[in-house]
Amino acid sequence: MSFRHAIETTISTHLSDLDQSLIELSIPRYEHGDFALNIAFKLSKIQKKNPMLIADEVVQQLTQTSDVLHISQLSGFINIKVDDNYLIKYMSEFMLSSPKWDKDPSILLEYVSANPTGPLHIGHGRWAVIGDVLYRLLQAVGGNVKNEFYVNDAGNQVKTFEASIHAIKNGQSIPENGYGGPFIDTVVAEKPDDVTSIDYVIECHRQSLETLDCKFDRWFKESTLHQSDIIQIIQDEYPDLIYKKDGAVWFKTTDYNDDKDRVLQKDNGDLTYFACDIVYHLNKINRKYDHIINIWGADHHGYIERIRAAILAKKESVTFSVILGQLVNLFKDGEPIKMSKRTGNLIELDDVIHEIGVDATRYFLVEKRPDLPLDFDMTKATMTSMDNPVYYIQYAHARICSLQKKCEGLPEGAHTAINDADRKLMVHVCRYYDVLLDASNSLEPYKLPQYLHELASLFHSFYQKCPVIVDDAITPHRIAILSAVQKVIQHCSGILGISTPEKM
RNA sequence: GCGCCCGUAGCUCAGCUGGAUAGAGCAACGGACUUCUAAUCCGUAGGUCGAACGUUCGAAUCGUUCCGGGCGCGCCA
Repeated sequence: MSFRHAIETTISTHLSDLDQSLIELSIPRYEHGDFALNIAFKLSKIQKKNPMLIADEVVQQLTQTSDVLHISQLSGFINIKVDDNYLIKYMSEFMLSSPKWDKDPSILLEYVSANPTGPLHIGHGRWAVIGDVLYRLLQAVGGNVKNEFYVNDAGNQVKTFEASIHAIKNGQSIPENGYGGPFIDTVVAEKPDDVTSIDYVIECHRQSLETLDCKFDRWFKESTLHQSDIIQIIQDEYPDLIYKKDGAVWFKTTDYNDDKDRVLQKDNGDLTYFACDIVYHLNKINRKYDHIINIWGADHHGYIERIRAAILAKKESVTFSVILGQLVNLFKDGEPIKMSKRTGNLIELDDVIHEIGVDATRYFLVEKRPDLPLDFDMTKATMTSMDNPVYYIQYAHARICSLQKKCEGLPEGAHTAINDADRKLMVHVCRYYDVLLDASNSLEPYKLPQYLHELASLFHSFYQKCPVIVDDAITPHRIAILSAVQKVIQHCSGILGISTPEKM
């Protein structure tokens, strides 16, 4: 059980006469306590009584928990400090447990899904890392989750791409709106004869992503959908929502909150992307996923409602979430790098990883909320390596390993008297599963680096103030703290995909 | 014009289902290595939370209207 949940349960049982939905713990500043309850304010509205008086009554009821919780009141706020013995006990039990989600949907995460007509760039890297961390996070809480890369290996862009390759190979000029640049030249030069250029690019994508430690359970090719008649499938699945107008075939998304209906098949017989995407998402539904999560660039946000319409029209119980990400602006030496896919003037994802390393690349790409544009300065990420948060975290881990080596053979245990730096660190360790569950529920992987950085910071402070090797009374306790912190750093770094060196 | 996202310290951002004195990191300034790794720590300074109204015991958080920035509004992919 997570720390917060454990405390909440204790409190609920002692306040069973009150509306349980009002019992919600918040985290106050450390001086006030480990948790706080603002139920007095909420009740005062209902009961029309002075919140201070209500708080007094609640505190009165909670005094029975005094062996576990220390309750106090400050101008209506009920502050809760967890007893040190309970902290120690929780921490040692926590060491043996795993976080567990209270739900078990079957989840499909789809992300990156770059067109196989060019190399991956830093923006793809952002989706890849956010998606991958989310994937690992959901697995860590026991979620039933798969991830998938959708390959657009059909359609006009692909034809143009192949025509461009063909032209370059034969020394002809690149067709209008075709593809050129160093990446294409490499494809022409290095592609073996027995693979298609599209498959070769897909393989390049796979390798770039594996360099970043991002693996996919499935690479879903759009071309496999075209083995069936797309329009026929949609016709069969949505007989009431499909109609013909002006020579085109339309889908009635306006029945589901969209602001206009959308075309499935143009009057020239070509299918739109939307038609293929409907069938792709039908495929996801047919594979019995309860929760479909897509990570898309912010420029696709207009697309959400129509896909949602198609999904809900088929199966209302499916949860459809889209994580919208703003693009990444790449900088070097403080100067923005302009990128154009067509001309091939492009810094590839591989270049970035090569220059700043997997750990730093992953950390910086997942650290911020995805709905904020990200300025990614390659020079800064390498030059300021001394102040790099990645090293800060890794250094904490290395320090622990070094201490553990020195403590080899010494007993590990717990004692009662602890000071503030000990305690702050322990409380933060205990909150780890709360953070995992919170980040899972909200699909917000960026909360992890935040937590981990804070943990490292508390550890470094602890390191300064709390010598481990002192005497028989204190040393075993601090060794126990070291193990707990180490476990959390390793576990959390594992989700972020960042290495934890033993020496630095 | 319409829709979505964003506006918090010099910079990059947390905090947003209403709660206590608005928090970090970087940059700046001042301290701490004969003592478990100074890739560290401790301290100082830094704010009309874009603006104005409104809702109420209480607003960075909710509502309305502006201002500023990003992105979309195809029978493109």
